[in-house]
Amino acid sequence: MAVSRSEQDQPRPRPGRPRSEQTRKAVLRATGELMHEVGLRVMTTEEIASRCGASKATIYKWWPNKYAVAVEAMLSQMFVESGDPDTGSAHEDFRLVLRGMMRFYNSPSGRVYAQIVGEAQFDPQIAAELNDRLIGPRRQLGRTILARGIARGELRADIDPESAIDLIFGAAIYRLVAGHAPMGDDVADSIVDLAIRGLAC
Amino acid sequence: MAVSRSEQDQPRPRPGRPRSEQTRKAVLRATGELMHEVGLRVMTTEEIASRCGASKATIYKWWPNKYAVAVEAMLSQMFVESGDPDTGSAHEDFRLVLRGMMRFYNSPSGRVYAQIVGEAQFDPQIAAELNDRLIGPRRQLGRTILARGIARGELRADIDPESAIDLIFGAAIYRLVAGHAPMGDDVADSIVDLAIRGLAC
Amino acid sequence: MAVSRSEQDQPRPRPGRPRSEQTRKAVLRATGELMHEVGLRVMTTEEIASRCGASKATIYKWWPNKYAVAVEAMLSQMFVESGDPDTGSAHEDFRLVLRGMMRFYNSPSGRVYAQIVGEAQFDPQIAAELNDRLIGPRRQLGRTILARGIARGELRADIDPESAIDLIFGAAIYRLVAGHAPMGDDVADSIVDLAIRGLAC
Amino acid sequence: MAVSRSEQDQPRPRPGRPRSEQTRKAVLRATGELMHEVGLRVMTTEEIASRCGASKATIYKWWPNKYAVAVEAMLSQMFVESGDPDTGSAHEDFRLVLRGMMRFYNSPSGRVYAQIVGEAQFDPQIAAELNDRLIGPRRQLGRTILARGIARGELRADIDPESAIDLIFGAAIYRLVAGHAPMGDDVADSIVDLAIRGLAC
DNA sequence: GAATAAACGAGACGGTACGTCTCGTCTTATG
DNA sequence: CATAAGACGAGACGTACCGTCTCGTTTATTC
Repeated sequence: MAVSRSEQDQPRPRPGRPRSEQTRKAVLRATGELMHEVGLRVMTTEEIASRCGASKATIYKWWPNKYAVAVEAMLSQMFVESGDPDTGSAHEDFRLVLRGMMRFYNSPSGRVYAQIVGEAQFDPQIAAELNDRLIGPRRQLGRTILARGIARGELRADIDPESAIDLIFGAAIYRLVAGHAPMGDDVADSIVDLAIRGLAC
Repeated sequence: MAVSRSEQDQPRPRPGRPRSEQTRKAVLRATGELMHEVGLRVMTTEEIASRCGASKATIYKWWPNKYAVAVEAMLSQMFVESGDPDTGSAHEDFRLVLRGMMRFYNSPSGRVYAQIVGEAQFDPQIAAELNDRLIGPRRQLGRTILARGIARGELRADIDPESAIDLIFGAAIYRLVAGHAPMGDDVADSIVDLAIRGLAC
Repeated sequence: MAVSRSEQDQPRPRPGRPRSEQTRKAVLRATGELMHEVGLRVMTTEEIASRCGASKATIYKWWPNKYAVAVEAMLSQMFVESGDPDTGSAHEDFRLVLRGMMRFYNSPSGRVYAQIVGEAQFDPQIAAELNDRLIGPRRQLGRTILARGIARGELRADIDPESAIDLIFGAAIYRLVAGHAPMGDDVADSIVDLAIRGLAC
Repeated sequence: MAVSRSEQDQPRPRPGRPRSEQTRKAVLRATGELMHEVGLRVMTTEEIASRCGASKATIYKWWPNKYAVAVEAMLSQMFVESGDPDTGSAHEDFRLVLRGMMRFYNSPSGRVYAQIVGEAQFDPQIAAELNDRLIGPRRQLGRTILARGIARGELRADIDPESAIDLIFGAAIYRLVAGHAPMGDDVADSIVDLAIRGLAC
């Protein structure tokens, strides 16, 4: 049993030349650069390939299109992804998380992120990837903070968690995609203040 | 002054053949059909042209690209645009407005609307058009409802109106573009309940 | 009646922008150059396009592939195509015609011609084009010379014309495609001498 | 000397795993099938490999490309290669040989053979292989028949043998590559009749 | 009622990215 | 070592759509 498990952990090499990890990283690095420099739409698969020394065929072998590469490139850049602050106060936790989100949306990556969201409106596959790997984890963090707040008696127990999360995060996404108003720490605080008042006991 | 105004109202005919109103309507009708049938991206200017009997050159003469046509086509289909309910209660007003928004987002047009939002992430011109003609008016309605609520002493006077509107509408946009959860009257009610509690005196 | 005929002679222009004769010539000129410089296989549609300022799409609109362009380019270069010598002697006529053929096969164009023949082995469309426009006319000339020779009593009347033409022209094609031996005026003369002896009364 | 000859005849086994004769045959068999089924151009090295269980690398190790494999596959299928009839009459000999050639050209293998000739127009290496292994031996047979005919006083002694062979075989190649007319025993006879009359004393 | 001016349908065009394909080389582990 | 499996770089392929252009035609105003 232990053996078979260790074999799973360190998978027995399949026959044939293994996928080049070096190429994979080079593609993601080049994509990460390009998507910031020229934007997701103008960036071409050809330019990614020529910049990182890979061939188009290799890219198309491992990703369905440039947008999927971009999602992965974005993820590989967000490894320091704002974690759970867990300050002991849901209000404070949400304040910090929303500030982090808005700072990210305001950063150069924010524009790229918005373009991924934009592309997801046309391609269900991108939408799924976006949800699984970018939006889902963030919402999960929201649920955790909510649950702690409820457990501490800080927030009401009868609220719909999904609606509550939409309330807080929705405002940030709204400003991101509509761009009708700027984002900043003050805005984050103001929104969280309103929302927490609605959620508090 | 009076003369110039009358000239604007009934513009003095310039020499040459005037623009065909019939063609304009045919283009919008064909675009409205197509964008629902195949989506904004797959829809081509060529197909719009061939479907309505216009020529590509004519379309490009009056609109910068197919997305601009789509925005106008969408507007021309939303003539029954949910007006101001003005029930005497901000809570009730927002409830009805958010229900209307979510119903629209759930309708076939909702998908097209989301695609316009998606395209706006890439094209500032579309973004501007989107803001001016679709998002702006809706937010204006939000401000009106808010102001009435404050004047009636129903809502606090010190709240930031923009944040308040983001709080309510943001949740709907969030679900539209991320698609992480369905929209319905119950969801609308639940969100407005939370938000109003945060906004109320 | 006369009017309708003159209208046929000068065909009423079809609606839409007419095909650009300038572009057509530029494509053929560039193809003619390229196929001599690098050969038929190495020559790419992209290079033709970039060299003559046309777009690939335009080339593919009017020709099915680069080989079809090459056939037409070759034809447009052979306008001075060796005509009918009509010396009054079939022997002499064939001698001059075969010398002309072998000189052509020995020229730079000969290599390209051989490549067209080569490509025709893979593509029935090229084969058809080759037969209609390059091989057919040459054989027709052979039939004419034969007929005159028979009429003059110079050649036997009971010979199969097709076999007779194959006998004379086949030797040249054979050397062209197999390249087992050089071609020259002396070889042409030697072959025609043998063949005419076989065909003569 | 004797040692080196014996080394050639029964080569001293080099270290390492020897080349698999079984694999070599499997490659040739698969190529022979494929080139008839889909043609030389459409046939891919990959498909040869997958069909016979070899790997592409192995094929490329022993042959420069798929056309070289095809030449060898064709040769291995022509083991019954029409030999020298040696009937005692050059006329009869050529008649039988040309009939054999035309039958071969008419067979399914004829199309593949034509494609090898076609490919040889682009690749000097294929051309060399074609000449050495397919065309050369046939011409050698022609020279033998010619020499016997001359020795017997059947044919003139002053004829150029190469031209004489071109005369006879060229007609067949011409029909093969141009495809302007069918081939058959009657055609072979007719051509040999004409040629022999030209060659006879 | 001509002359002028602009809109229009048709469709050719240059540009350019797309995603696919095949080639011939390479990098593994296995026999 | 030779081999199978298969990843890889290179680069042409033919397609598709974009937005512009060039025609001849139509429909209005202006002289």
